[in-house]
Amino acid sequence: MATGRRKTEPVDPRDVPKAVVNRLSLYLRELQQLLSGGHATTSSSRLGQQLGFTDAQVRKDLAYFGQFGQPGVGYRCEELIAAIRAILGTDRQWRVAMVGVGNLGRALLGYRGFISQGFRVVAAFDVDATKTERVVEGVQVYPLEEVGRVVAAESIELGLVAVPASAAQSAADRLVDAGVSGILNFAPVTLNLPPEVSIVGVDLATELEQLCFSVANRVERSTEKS
Amino acid sequence: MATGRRKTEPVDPRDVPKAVVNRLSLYLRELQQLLSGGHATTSSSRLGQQLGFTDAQVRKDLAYFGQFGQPGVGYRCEELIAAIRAILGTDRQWRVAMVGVGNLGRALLGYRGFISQGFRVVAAFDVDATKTERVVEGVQVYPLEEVGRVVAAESIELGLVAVPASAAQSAADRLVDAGVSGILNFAPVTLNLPPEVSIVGVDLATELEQLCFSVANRVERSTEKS
DNA sequence: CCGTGTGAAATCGTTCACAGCC
DNA sequence: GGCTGTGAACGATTTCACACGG
Repeated sequence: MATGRRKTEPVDPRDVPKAVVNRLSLYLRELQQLLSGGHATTSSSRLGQQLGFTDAQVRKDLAYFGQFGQPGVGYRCEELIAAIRAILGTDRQWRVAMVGVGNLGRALLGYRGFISQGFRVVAAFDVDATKTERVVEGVQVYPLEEVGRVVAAESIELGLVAVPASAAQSAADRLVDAGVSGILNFAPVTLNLPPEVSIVGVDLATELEQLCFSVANRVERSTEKS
Repeated sequence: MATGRRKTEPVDPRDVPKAVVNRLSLYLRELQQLLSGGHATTSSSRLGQQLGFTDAQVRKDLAYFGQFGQPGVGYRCEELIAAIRAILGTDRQWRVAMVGVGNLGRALLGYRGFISQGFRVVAAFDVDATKTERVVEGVQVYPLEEVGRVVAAESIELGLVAVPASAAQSAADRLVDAGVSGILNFAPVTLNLPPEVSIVGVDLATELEQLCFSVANRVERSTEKS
């Protein structure tokens, strides 16, 4: 009803497969590279080829959300980038808090690529009193007890958990009590949180194990000829 | 032929779904916690509940690889841990190299949880001459040109790429030329490598975007009544 | 009685193939 | 001619339901 030229309605984003949203991020990354490499347009087959997907997959993925291409031409990079950003929700700034300013937390704070993409870390927390009341990588570090106050005061919506496994659940609980809507968890534990809070987990050990499995079970090179 | 009591043969590990292997890592993590919490055995329903999967899913996943439980009893944690380790290939030490000793690379080197799980970082590399010829977090840092020599000399099998996006492809190429079998890539680019090399990518921006999407499209709390 | 292992059924995601448009 | 958008076919994964074992 809003746009009159649409043939099919986009589906409810809530029942888009997780895998599709994942690929959307990859399309975005690739499109940004293409654009800065001087390409103004691309096609589903080119995009797919560079990422290892079929052209049909690329088109189907985008079809969940609307129509973005021109038959006979392809996709205008700039346009599609804006569209994917809007879909993912990264067309605005998200205010983020980091819990845990140890080795990993500090590195993530200093990591270019966070802020560039629409996320701004505006506060950090740690239990260790020797790390608090300081500014690390441009971010003020508060004692853990202040999560409630600061999250509210700074309108923080997302939390990053980079504490040891044993402290992760209680850190996450604090963030949730303070009102964040989503948590990116780097600790190697499964968090138990109310269903209205979104969780994404990144476990380095797990990733290494996946790699390991695939290396250990890869086709032996001497078995294959050509 | 090895064990006589098996009803069905495990399938070729190469055609186990990727998602199954991912969950295997989670089972392992949970089992280790259970064990260190004093639980000697568990069941598919308990394991599933703690991770958010169904009991049938847990049993089906394990069934790809053999039979590990006892009807009426469940799974002996210690036994299942050993079995999963063997499946993943982490029942032995893997020798690993880190390329890129910037913010992220240094943090990962110092990150407990890598070495504990059967991986040992035995060398690091960087282009920046001010960072080389030193020992960082207990690991010798070499100039990038020495990848070939050191990977061979140290029998390194896996490479971690923690360099900026623009340097990632050439860093990966060097590792592959030197003979590594798998690469864990932290740079936000898709690597183009020969198919016999396994690749796992971890992109922080991508993970944040997934979180973002799920938060932006979660059920509005005020919309729902009961 | 509880819990595993596993075919069969149901669900979900991907690929095919082609109509329509530039 | 090339490329998108999309229903239909296909393939893969998840869930169901139950026989069998401790």
